[in-house]
Amino acid sequence: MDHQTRRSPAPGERKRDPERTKARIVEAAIAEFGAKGYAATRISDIADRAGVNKQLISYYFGGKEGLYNEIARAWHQRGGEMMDPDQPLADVVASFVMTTAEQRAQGKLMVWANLADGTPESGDAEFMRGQVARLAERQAAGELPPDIDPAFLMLVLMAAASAPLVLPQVARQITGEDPESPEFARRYADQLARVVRHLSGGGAHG
Amino acid sequence: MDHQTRRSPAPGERKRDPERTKARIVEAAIAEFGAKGYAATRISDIADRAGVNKQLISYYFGGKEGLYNEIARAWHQRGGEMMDPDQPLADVVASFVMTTAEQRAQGKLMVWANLADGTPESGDAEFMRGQVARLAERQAAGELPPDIDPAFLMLVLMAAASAPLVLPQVARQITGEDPESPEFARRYADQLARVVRHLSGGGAHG
DNA sequence: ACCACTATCAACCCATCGGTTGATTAAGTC
DNA sequence: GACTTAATCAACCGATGGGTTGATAGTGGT
Repeated sequence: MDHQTRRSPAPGERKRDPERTKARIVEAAIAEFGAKGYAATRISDIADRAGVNKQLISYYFGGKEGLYNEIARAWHQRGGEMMDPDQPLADVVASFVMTTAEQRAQGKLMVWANLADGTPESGDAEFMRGQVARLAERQAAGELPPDIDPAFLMLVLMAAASAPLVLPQVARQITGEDPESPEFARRYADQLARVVRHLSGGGAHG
Repeated sequence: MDHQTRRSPAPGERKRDPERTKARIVEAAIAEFGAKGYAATRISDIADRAGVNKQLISYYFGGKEGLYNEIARAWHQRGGEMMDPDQPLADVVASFVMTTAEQRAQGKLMVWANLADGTPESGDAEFMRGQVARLAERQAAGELPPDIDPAFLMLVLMAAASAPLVLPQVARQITGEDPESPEFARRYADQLARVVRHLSGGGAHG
């Protein structure tokens, strides 16, 4: 039960430090929003987890909604760095799985946003299209079967990659293992990579 | 904007009809819970949509939580009927996609439940295992590659099949089409079936 | 016609929650 | 070291929303 329990600055640290405070709030908010979703999250819970007075959320971010938007914006901004076009697709997908596993709360946050009706479009359409274009290149290069629309394949892969995030209960029931554990992530990444390889190579490994 | 707008019983209908009322409430609740998730749903919205006084939700179901549990229970109970083991896997998956497309709210409800920390396990583990066992049979019969764990493949397929439900915004950004439309469901089902066929036949169709 | 009972509703109640206010104290500045 | 400004907090406020209460009106039985 100790998610970074480090309130009341260690002796020698600054007593007042807006950057540190803001960072703590953001971190706590990601955890809370990710775990429960926007509506179910109490700003007092965020404040408690951050070890800080709840008023500071208004002070620094303009309230619950402002804080949420800030997080979404940051995520959205820094989102476009993964996915190296030079790696084999199987590896790209596997590393995507590992990334989401390391930042479960962040990933779940994105899914919450997708799921809720009436949330402002949160992803980056430009980025998505770019990824699809790369899939199309792979297809043209013969790395993928020609009868599959790259856009839809992209969707399939994204959904599949986020399975341990999105369907943890189903995952547990199916496999009997803990979908939040790092080992699970590794195994799942490996298995998904195999699936992709079967697609790429028509059954051949390598 | 008319989602079954039929309050105030048509002339000739019974004025009081507990079954009808309960059914309306359940139907409205599925829609509301599915759209916004449990926490963000207002019981007054459910009542309004059902064309009924909000107190009846307490009267018949013991409040918001009772209503939710009732729905989850019913879903869980009637869940295990799909998935014919005699069809080819590609067709099974495709029809699963179509089913979720027809009952978006129901499906989203299940995903909400999966996503939220601290929701009681909602799926039927027994059923899941059964499905995995069938996948294993298919694998033994040579219909699936031997180097993939059937349990994980099951998870991949379920996640992929629910992509239009779970990631509608991503779907829209990637494809430029409306992921809620029936045409989209058809196309997606078709494409996913192709992917599965590539897995099954190592690239061969039929 | 009367009665008992159940379904339904409008109005109210109160806990919760996000936000605000005003005071307090640490950090710079000259 | 006085003074200013920024950071932090405890206490309060208003709105929202789930639940409850008490009254009313269909409905079926006699």
